[in-house]
Amino acid sequence: MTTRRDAVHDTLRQSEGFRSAQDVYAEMRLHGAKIGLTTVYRALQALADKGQVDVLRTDDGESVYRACATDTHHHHLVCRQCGRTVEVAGPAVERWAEAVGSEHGFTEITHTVEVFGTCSSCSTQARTG
Amino acid sequence: MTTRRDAVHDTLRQSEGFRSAQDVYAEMRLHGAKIGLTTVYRALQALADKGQVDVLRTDDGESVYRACATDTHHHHLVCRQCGRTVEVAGPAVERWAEAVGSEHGFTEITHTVEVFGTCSSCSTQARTG
DNA sequence: CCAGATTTTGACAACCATTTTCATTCCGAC
DNA sequence: GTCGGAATGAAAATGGTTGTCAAAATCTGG
Repeated sequence: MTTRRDAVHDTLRQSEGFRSAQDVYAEMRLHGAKIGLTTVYRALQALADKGQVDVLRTDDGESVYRACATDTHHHHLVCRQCGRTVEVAGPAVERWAEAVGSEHGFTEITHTVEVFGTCSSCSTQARTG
Repeated sequence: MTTRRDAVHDTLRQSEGFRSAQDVYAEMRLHGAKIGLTTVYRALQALADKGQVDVLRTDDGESVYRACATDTHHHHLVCRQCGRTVEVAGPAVERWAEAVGSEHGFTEITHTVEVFGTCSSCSTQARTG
């Protein structure tokens, strides 16, 4: 039965940005879903393992998840105010990482790249308010 | 009294790669240092705030620290076997991050970039052993 | 439809890195 | 010497995450 997992996945899809397991749990409960925290964690892990959601770590060590549109390799441009996230491709970065790695004799190169900023709406609000 | 902080900094400098607070603490105790875990955490935070050590998060959420040679902005190429770390500059990546950000109307762009791989010694050992 | 095997679920407890608390120690100022 | 503020560290608290285990749901063959 993947009903719960689907429900978690759906909840995640309704969000613009990255959400923590606790967030997802709270939101599902708010919407009347009958689900336990443990199950949310398990569903999230399962989805992450299957590559159906992306995971990253907040500065304070919390794992946050996001259901991304593309299932191909990509990176994220995240607004540090509202969390709005844009998926970006970066062929240049991929090549750079490979080059840097082999240059120093490293093999099996992987990399993590995340870009943070303040999105236009948030910077407008900041100016206005 | 920055004696403790210096001691922590020194311990970090003697390490090739990134070390966790607990690692640093254990190492210092091994070498006979009389210091508490709390102080190690505080020293590490202070050093990180001052930009004298670099911090990053392990996959399992642990904070790891490293005393880097350059105090200018740089990234890391980390061996996922032995932890050996090479500091790398990446002007191309800096430009790319800026471009991606402004392209989507984001301002105050920052980024995190880490490259992981298997270093030559470790891959040799893997073949040999 | 039923009994038994298997999987999923979730309340609760355990974990563990990190932080907070707070009493003590240290050190310079006077 | 001693007053005051900063540093220290043992112990307790915090909080996200994971493990436990029994109950519930689902599947299986009869």
